[in-house]
Amino acid sequence: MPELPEVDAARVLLRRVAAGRTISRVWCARDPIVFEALPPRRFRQALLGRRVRGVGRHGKHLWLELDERPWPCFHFGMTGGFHAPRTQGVRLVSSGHRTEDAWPPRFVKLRLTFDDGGELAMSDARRLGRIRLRADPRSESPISELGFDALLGLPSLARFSALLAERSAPVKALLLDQGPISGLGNIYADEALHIAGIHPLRPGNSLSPEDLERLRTAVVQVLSIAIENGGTSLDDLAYLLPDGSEGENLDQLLVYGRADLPCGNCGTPIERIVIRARSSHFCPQCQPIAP
DNA sequence: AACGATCCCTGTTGGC
DNA sequence: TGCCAACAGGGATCGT
Repeated sequence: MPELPEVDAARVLLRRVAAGRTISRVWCARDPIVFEALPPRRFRQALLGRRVRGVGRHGKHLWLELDERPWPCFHFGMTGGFHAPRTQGVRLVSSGHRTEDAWPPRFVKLRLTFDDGGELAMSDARRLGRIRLRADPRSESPISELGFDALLGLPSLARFSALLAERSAPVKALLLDQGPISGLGNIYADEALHIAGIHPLRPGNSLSPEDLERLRTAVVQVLSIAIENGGTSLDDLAYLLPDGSEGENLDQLLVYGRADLPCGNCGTPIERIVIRARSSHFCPQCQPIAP
């Protein structure tokens, strides 16, 4: 699943390939779902001939900052991701095709060519991703409705605590809700709760100040380590580092996808339950439901 | 307003 | 070997 670390890997790729270049060619798939019924002509017109000044990210959202507005905004959903041809010495792949070198990639939704010959493509097999145009991404929906960025913008402990401690929903659901804090997905939410020793079903308002402090620390730790490791590769998702190697964070996962396997801390079998139609993995010994 | 359930979407997987 | 239901989950939407 593309979560904050994987989206950040894409940000680095986009910066390397696109920043400072001028967009010389734009190709759009006919996909009214991914493009939210935005006419391909309008999208092409907004990008063609524009110079890329920079790349922005907030939570799991990504956008290109152009010399004129509006700007293209990207969300990966479950299977979206950016690709660059291997000939450029850089490549980032998602959507289960890490062994494929095909260009353009399967399920391609967007292709950009730059004045220096560089290319980028965005693909999305299951069409849960979105490509939009926004005059000012940060101040418009959906990015304006996001909470603090889970890595760069995480608020003070007091503010962080207030966001969670005033809610009665399970803490796992609160971490997945992008409203208070944005960037965590199912994998890193489970990992952070494990590191903090908090049961995913515990209501937000049942967390002690100590719980909240450990959770805040764990969120930063989990995301930082994942970014260092180039994101997480799963069976059907692979995020490749700029040099083409696979993300190696999968080996670091402590609970996600490890149902019935022994906890690394205590040996107790990891349990898997469903919260808000999402799988949740935790160690019943290290993450007790009762304090 | 907050919460929980349901739906969207489709490649992949696993059982028969 | 082939078929097909089940599964995955980020986010939107709807009912309570």
